Amino acid sequence: MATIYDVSQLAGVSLATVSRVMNKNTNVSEKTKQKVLAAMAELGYRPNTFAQSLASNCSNSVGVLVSQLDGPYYGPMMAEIEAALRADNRHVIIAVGHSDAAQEIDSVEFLLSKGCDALILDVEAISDEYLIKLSKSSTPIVLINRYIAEISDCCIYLNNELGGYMATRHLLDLGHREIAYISGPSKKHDAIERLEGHKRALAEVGISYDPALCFEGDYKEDSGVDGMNYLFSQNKTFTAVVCANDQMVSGAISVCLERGMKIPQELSFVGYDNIPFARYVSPKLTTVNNPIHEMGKMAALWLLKNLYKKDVEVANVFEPELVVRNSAIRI
Amino acid sequence: MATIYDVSQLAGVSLATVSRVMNKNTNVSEKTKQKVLAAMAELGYRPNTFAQSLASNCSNSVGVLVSQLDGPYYGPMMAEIEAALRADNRHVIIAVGHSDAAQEIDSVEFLLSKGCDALILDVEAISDEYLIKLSKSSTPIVLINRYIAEISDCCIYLNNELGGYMATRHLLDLGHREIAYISGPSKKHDAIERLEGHKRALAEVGISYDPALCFEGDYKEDSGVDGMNYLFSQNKTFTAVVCANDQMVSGAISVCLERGMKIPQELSFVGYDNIPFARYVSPKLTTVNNPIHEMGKMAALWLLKNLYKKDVEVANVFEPELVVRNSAIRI
DNA sequence: TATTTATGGCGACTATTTACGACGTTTCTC
DNA sequence: GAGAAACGTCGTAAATAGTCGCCATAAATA
Repeated sequence: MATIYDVSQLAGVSLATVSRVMNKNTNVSEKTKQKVLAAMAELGYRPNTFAQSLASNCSNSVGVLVSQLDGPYYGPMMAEIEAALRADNRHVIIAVGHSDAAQEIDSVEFLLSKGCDALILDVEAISDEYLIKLSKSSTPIVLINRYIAEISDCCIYLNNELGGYMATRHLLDLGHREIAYISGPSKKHDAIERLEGHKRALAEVGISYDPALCFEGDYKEDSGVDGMNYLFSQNKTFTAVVCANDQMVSGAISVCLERGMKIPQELSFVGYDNIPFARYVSPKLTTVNNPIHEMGKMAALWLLKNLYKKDVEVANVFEPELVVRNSAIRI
Repeated sequence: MATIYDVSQLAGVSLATVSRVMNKNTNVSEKTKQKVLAAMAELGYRPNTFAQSLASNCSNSVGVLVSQLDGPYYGPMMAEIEAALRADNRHVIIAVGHSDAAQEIDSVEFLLSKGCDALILDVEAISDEYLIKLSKSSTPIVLINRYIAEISDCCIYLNNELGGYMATRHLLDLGHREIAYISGPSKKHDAIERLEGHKRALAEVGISYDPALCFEGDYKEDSGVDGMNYLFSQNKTFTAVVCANDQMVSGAISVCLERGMKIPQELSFVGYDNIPFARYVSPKLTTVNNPIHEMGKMAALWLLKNLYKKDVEVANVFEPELVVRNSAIRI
């Protein structure tokens, strides 16, 4: 493999000049530049990334830590992050935290040890303190789906409370008054916030929140199944169910269909996230849009702006939007 | 940050000895080893990845190129690759090819320029010739979902023809004789092979393949919708539809349900891939299992064995399996 | 002539790997 | 029992391929 030395020899210039051409920062005459470029082309020269990183202490890589890679949720986010960073010739290194504090910390250390310039984190179990401390170290971090007041500048998040409110409000507007809720895990921030929104909507019309009509799931399809079975076992009446994500709706609806119920005629459902499949299941899901791909893109842009000094606009907080389809009807 | 030099000073040994302790390959006396380890701990020493890569010409990184990151298909694969490589302290760099030859080649070059030790490729548009040439270069590659005879050793693939055969055979066994087919794009290898299997199954029972009952989709939900509308417009009778993947089944079924049809009573469906959602849509899909996560894992193990010299077992070819659920019934 | 611009040259620097060789101890052979 | 070979252990120094900054110098411009 040709080195920068070979290029300088062939072009008849010094090492410094070759470096100047590559990093296009200082003045080089057009003629010299062309000579160097020609030499590079002739030799098929590629700068050695390892040496560049060593000398500049910059790897042009960003570590992305997510809870999981399978499932419908993180793919779109990763896609946007990859695209935005790739367009600026940076690469992304992935790691998985499995929503477990020890594994998440381990993953952060792993990414750091690999020399990432920055980290994009979608973590659930790591404590605020750890993240605050981490953000003060030399490696910048961006948090997706999480708000920590002390480091709010590097947080990209959705107004989950509002989303939870919108879901329930929609059902109330359709005349529903007995509304069950299948929640996400109570240790996850977004699950708590969505439930808060649900409660606020109920309170707004003077309905008191009934814990017996609430089941705590884990965001997976199976817990939608469990939740539905639990709700039916309560011997309480309800005309609608809000689920804290679309996957649990899908599990919940499958239980109803197996019992021969007609959806949405006998029971209305509202989901959350608007995952791609929400449009193709039957009935098509009424759900709250979670602009996860936009947040991924924004996290990448944040780094481009703050770390790599590109001139781009960034936003921190995103608003949910209700997507009305066919799974919830007027009572 | 402490360097290897600091460690050697504190431990009172040479640089080489510290390096030997880290790489535990050559003989170091237990006493010396302990001294070095103690010095490392005291200094909180972390080897500099960039310098390691420069000196050893090995980055411990593997580039993974897939067609897309969103969608239900690649997540499980990436998850397995990440887990297997991570367990051996290697990291994965991702890139997206968008099923386009120019972009795929660009992505390969990109990953190569980033100093990957090896590449895992799930590419559709790149030519066999390019891949054969690439495999002869110094960077090893592994191909997922593709078979090229000349470099069969580094191909990890599914017997797609057999899967296509199984899908149609299942319907034939249930008594169906008029079977429509919604295919994947005719330029994709797996789509062609699956269709071949379909034809073989038909031929086996003496049914001639009718092109009018076949629609070419693009593997996305919407083309399942288009395919179904096309089939209904043909004024031909059919009692079952095979789709070349589950996403198209989902689109196709949604058309039928909107027309008020009962599925599977009026029309049977068989899909392909067994994506997670296949279990939760209604009716639950009868489909052909595509062990994509196992293939991902195998690709990683292949590298562990052939590149990083770990002692593991690898398999190249995977067999599909029919998963019988509720979307296809006896006629 | 003074000032700016372009370029060369040199060396410091980055943190590690690795080939080679040195040194001392053990073991084997005659 | 002595000399030689083998071996384990460890250090030295070269190599890795760039970046970066300083200074000197030459050419172009004002």
